[in-house]
Amino acid sequence: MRVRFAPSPTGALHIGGARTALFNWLLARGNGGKLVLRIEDTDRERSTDENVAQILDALEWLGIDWDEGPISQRSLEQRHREVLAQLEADGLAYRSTATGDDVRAWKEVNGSARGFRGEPEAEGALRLRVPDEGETVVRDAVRGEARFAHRHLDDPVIARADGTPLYNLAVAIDDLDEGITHVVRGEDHLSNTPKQVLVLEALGAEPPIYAHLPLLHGPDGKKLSKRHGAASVQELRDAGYLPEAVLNYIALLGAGYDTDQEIFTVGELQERFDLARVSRSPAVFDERKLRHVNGLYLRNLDLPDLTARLERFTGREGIAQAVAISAEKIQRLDEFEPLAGFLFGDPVEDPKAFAKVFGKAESVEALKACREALVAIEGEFSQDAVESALAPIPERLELGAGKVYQPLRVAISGTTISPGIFESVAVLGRDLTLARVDSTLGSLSADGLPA
RNA sequence: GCCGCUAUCGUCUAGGGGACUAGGACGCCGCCCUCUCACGGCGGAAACCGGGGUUCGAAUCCCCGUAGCGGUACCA
Repeated sequence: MRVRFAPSPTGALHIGGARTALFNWLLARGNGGKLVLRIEDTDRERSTDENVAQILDALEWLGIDWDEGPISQRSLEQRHREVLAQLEADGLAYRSTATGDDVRAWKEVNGSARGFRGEPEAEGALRLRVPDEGETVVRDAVRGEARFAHRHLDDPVIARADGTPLYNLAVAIDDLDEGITHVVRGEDHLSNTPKQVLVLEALGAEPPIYAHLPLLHGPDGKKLSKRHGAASVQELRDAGYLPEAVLNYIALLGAGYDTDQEIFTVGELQERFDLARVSRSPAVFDERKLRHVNGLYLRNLDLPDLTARLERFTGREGIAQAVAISAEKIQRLDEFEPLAGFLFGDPVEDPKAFAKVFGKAESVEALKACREALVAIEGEFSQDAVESALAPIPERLELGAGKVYQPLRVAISGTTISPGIFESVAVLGRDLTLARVDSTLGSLSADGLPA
């Protein structure tokens, strides 16, 4: 089994492209096959090196590797020219100067359901001669058979007038030369496939098994794009998603593996992946579910691992303690700093939280009581010590725990959301905690209003 | 227009003639847990596109319609 993944080098790896890559990879890895990476760069306008580098980078991040390539179609130009010459010599292809407009005009006369047939000329682009009778059947592992009657098919252009090959020729030759057995790609290629099969047949070759994946849509049912938020793997990475979570979620999109399990290791995925189980209808990329899956993976990471990833993500060091007390509260890496940044930086500016929590005398009283209790701690300013000191306060003041701890939370963090209060105080340390409490107290009058 | 593909809760899906009172997950709603936020637990609302067949029996098979998507380039 030889599987071909061939992205077009447009830069960022689209999530749909990532899923195609993943399915190719799972297919190859799960069956002891080889994954061949091609670059579809027969477009003459596009510069590719930087774009290819980005795609490779995204694949690496996801942990998707390949056995051969990446090979550029452009590097195969000599071979393409030979095949072109042979097809023309055999009378299976002919030169034509007919343009798109000419084809449309021809259909005006012959009927729009009738495929264009041209007359051989001395120059122009090379068109493949499609038989008038019969049909080309695309054998598709996820859809069954798609049948295309020849009389509906236009004679496809397979090379430009300057002799450079077009996509439909290049891929077909490459699949043949590389002995590709499986081509997994997006559904947008299904209509191209009969052209490629026709090229293969003109060359006397057997077409590979195709599998056309349903496209990915945004929440509005339209093709997934940047305006839906993250649309590329790179954007997902920057948003703080974990590669293994992205991989797992994408594998779920448009395919079913089990009735009561959604979290799979890569090994399980490879073992269970089956083209026949891939869905045939388009799937909507739901970032909320990705987020959920990501949270599962995140909470499953051991502390050193999570810390290392957060250090890389935030560019900070020495955040181990802050990570330890925040780990169970975040679902994405980017949520760490807003939640715990006050532990190694300034408190958050959140006047609304301030106004909400302080506004009454009892809050100030509670904060003062907390201060006294913390000052009284002798020895290590540990979480246990902090908790022992603060725990009796609610009962003593006859206030709910929230009434006591929220003022302290706001004082040290600047906002109403943080890791657990005892942990936070202990990690912040005696000096900083007291300094922030005092600063807060100093800015308030006795009734809790801004002084 | 023409060619092709597709159609189960809002979303991802299970289902491949009787096991369906249509299952799970995300999201949503309610309750519980609780120092905030998350997590977790319990409960709830929520779907077979429409119409014809085939069959003793259809979410499952066939046809038609409708809708969505893709293609219709000397792009990929």
